[in-house]
Amino acid sequence: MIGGARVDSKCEVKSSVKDRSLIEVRREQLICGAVKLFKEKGFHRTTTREIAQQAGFSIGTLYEYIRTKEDVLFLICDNIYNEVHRRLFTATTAQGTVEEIELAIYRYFTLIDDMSDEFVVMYQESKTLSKEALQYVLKKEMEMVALFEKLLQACVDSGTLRIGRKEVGLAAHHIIVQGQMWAFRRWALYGQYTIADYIQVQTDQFFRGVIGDRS
Amino acid sequence: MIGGARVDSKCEVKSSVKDRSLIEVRREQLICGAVKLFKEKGFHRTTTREIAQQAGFSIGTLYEYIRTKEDVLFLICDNIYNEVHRRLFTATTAQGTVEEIELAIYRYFTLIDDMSDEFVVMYQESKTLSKEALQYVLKKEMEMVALFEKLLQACVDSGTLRIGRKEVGLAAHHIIVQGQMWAFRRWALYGQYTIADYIQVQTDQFFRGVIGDRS
Amino acid sequence: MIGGARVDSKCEVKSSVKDRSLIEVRREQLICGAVKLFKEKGFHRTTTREIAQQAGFSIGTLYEYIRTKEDVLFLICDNIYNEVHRRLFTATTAQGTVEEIELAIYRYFTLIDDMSDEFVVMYQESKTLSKEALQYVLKKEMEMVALFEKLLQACVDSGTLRIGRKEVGLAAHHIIVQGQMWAFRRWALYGQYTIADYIQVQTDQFFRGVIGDRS
Amino acid sequence: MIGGARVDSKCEVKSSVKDRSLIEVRREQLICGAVKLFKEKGFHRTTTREIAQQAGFSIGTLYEYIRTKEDVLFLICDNIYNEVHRRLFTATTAQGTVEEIELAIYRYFTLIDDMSDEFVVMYQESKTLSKEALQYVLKKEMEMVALFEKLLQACVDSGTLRIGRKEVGLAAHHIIVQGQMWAFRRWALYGQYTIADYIQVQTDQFFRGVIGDRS
DNA sequence: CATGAATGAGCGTTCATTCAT
DNA sequence: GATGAATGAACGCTCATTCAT
Repeated sequence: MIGGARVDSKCEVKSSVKDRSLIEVRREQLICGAVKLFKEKGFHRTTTREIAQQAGFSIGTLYEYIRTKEDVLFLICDNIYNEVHRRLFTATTAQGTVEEIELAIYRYFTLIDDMSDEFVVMYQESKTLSKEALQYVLKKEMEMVALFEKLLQACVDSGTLRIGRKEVGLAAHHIIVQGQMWAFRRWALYGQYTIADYIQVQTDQFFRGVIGDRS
Repeated sequence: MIGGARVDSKCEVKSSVKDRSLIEVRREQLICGAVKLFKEKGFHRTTTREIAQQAGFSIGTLYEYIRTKEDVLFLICDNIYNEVHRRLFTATTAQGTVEEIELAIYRYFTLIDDMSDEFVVMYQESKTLSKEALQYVLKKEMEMVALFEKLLQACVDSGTLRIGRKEVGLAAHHIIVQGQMWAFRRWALYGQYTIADYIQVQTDQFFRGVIGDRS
Repeated sequence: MIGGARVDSKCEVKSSVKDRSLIEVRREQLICGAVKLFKEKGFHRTTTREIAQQAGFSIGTLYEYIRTKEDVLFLICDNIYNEVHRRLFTATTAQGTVEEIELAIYRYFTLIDDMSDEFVVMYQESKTLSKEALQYVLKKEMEMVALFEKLLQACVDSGTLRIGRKEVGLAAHHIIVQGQMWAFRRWALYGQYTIADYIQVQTDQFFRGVIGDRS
Repeated sequence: MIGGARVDSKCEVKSSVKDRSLIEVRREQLICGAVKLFKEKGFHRTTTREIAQQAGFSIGTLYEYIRTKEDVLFLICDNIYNEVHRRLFTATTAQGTVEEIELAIYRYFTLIDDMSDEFVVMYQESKTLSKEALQYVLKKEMEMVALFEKLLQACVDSGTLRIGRKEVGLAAHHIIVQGQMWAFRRWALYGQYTIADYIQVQTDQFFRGVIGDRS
């Protein structure tokens, strides 16, 4: 398993409710409803009343589980990185084979496909977060880049890839951005490609380029 | 020269000032100031009074040159595509050579480097636009994708590239997204790479992939 | 009882407060305060903040009970016609006697005397209403005219009055306008006449004219 | 000729233009355009730009002929009373005959028919006038009432009418209000009655009432 | 005399947040 | 724990008026 520390407790969202399992349930409703609204109208055009209503409780109750509207956005981001951790970091190894990278790409792209609304919302609205929360999100983002850097570097070290140190960093970013592209360009890609197509073509072009030998 | 119709006059922003050249001047001030503010605080956190002040005139004067706050955002987007048209579309040919594509990539990436704040603002806030204005922006975006598709297809037709029809579309999006990446990931890339580095590495990886033969 | 359908529910002003009885209470405060202000300064010179303050709550609370400033004006008009309905339409019969008409005039003029500020505001500002709301008010106005037309026609039918069909309509309008006159010309009439004087003289002149036989 | 002093010079609207005949011309355009706009949208919903445009000159020029927007309203009122003076006061005598009154009613009602938009605007918007200007308008209004009072009183003195002193005042107001009714109730009366019908019926009912002997 | 660009006080309305019940 | 009525700071936008040209 590779890197990725657990959620910093200092970044956790305060709640005045004591029952932990109730918090869990309510926040799941909250995130689910908020993502839908933010995707549709954006963070600023969505009111807290709408968030509460969509989640199925009153405005008063909403504020029992968050302190500010921004907390809702943070919960969404945090939730994403929890999933990233669970499905990507855990059980990813770096022995220096192309197959490892392909698997990681597969997992990452599949995750984005499953949570594409969440990802779109996060990338589109994260600049709204407070400095502190934004830092947390950027750190998580860098950890994802670092994961792919590690996988690529292992391949370089094992001689499987022959790219320079500089290119490793860029290639890692490249993969991350290609993942985002699937979420952000749905309007242009959907209908023409399945996620499976997309993974295959992008992986192929990543390794071999558009004029790479296909023999 | 390739495609890309001129700005639709029906999409132009109304002004109550009659002097055309004065409008030109004022709007340049306006765009310049607004980009700075939107980049820093986002569209919704920026007030119209701040926009006016940054542009160097009063709130009343601001509204002599736009009708709504959204118009400011549209002016920014429109301005970008005017530049795109001037620097990218004009004088780009599609004879089917790799050099043509490299030149177009160079021009596109350089343009983004010059106007990276504008591009970031546009991509981050364009969902705020009205349906009509958004459509206009998406159309312009698709024209850019189509430009690279045309260049790539010409290479496929001439036998220079051997990728399938499906991959052509994806590869075109790919180039566009790589350009955006330079604007959006400055925080991670700047300091490590110059725009020249970036263009070279990305072009290289685009054509030959990370394991492509570099002999 | 004569004509006059109940308030169209579709014309009701929306409120975001759920407690019906609270709405009732707050709107009464609202109408009372707003009439005072509108009478004094007119609709356009009165600000929503002043309305809220006069009613005894904050600007935020005001907008929990109305959607637009125009709603305040509509509430005033609606309130008037509710009273008109309660005090004039209910229990008015049309058997064809002069006494019936005199009673109706008495009730109508007394009502105007009780709510003269409301009536003045309504007639002075109703052109400010939206097309839809104005239509509603005009319909109510026509129902009042129709009430007196019915009473007069009954007298014509019974032979008590000998005026032509055309004159019936005009006479009905005449009564309505004489009522308004009491509200609008207070500055000239008050002090010289009581409402009782006014009713008596106007009724008399209406039936017998200024040269009518008084023997 | 009966009462009605000429325009108080202290109430005249100041203009920075010196050429008197030019002022005359411009103000006529002004009044004509403004009445149209005020009738349609009301004083407050009409902007000074619209007034200038409708009158056929620029906003800057408008302010060469008035000092404030309110002046426009005052000019309209003043213009009305100039006409009233010209067509009603001049050459009206008070010998104590019914024919004199009928002639005055005829002149007054005809005047209102000719200038009904002006009258509607004046009565609907005059409360917007400054205290001083309002006083002037009310004084003019009272002079009109006084005119009819004088005519009526002459008839009482000559024994033609047998109404009390109190009723004289009311009857005078009555005539004035009936005139206004023709302007204000056009929406209900027009199409059913011509101004000739209206004058005849109202004069008749005024003198003889609805049950008066018509033998 | 005529123009119209510039000004900024002031308006109607929204909405995150609180707190008494 | 849950509710929703109350709050008021803050926003986008308008428009009467001025004044340099």
